[in-house]
Amino acid sequence: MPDSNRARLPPEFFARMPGEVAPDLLGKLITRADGRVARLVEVEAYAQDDPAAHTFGGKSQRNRSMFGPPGHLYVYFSYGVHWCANLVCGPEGYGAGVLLRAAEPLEGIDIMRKARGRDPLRDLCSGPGRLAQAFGIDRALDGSDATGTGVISLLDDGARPDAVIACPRVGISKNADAPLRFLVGGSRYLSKAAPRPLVPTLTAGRKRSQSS
DNA sequence: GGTGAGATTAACT
DNA sequence: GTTAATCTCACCG
Repeated sequence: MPDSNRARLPPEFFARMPGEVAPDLLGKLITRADGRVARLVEVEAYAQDDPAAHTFGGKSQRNRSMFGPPGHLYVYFSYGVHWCANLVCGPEGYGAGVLLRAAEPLEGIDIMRKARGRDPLRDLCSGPGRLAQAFGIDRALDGSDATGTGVISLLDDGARPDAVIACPRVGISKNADAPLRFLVGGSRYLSKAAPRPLVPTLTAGRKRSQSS
């Protein structure tokens, strides 16, 4: 697998509104320096003026990373149990980001299995908490740069998802109708089955799927 | 196979 | 004291 085809996503990629960055992130690779690689198939956008965003109420000790430079990580502890990873978007000083919800494991899979304590490929990165755990992302990486030579980085290998679907986000109560969750239609590695396909034509010629 | 409640920390009312 | 950008396991069918 040639690394020569992989280009690191630059800060400029993230220096846009999260609603633009989020769909562009689908199909990109998230990597850890130890060889773990996965392709993003599901993300959610959170702008600062969005009541559902952690930054809606202004800067705090917890969310300060999201006001930092674009392309850095915002990592927070959710439900007292799980770590969740975001990529900071927009200009520095604007609190916004994209939540990484699910990915397709590609390389370093044994490391992910060990980190997760589970074997099935579909159980490794199919959810925000799972993805973070599979990549060993926790508080130590909050605020770290994902556009340089740090532990975590985002790469573009030229692949483009077949179909990008927008639908309402998961697990929120405010502004719950906004279609700011973006996913790759038909992927088997989503955090949950896509609700109602918003692109009906995609389901017409479905391919035979294998169950586990 | 599908649904429902518990786990457990930090920020905010 | 309550809520939260969730996951897992128990239990029902």
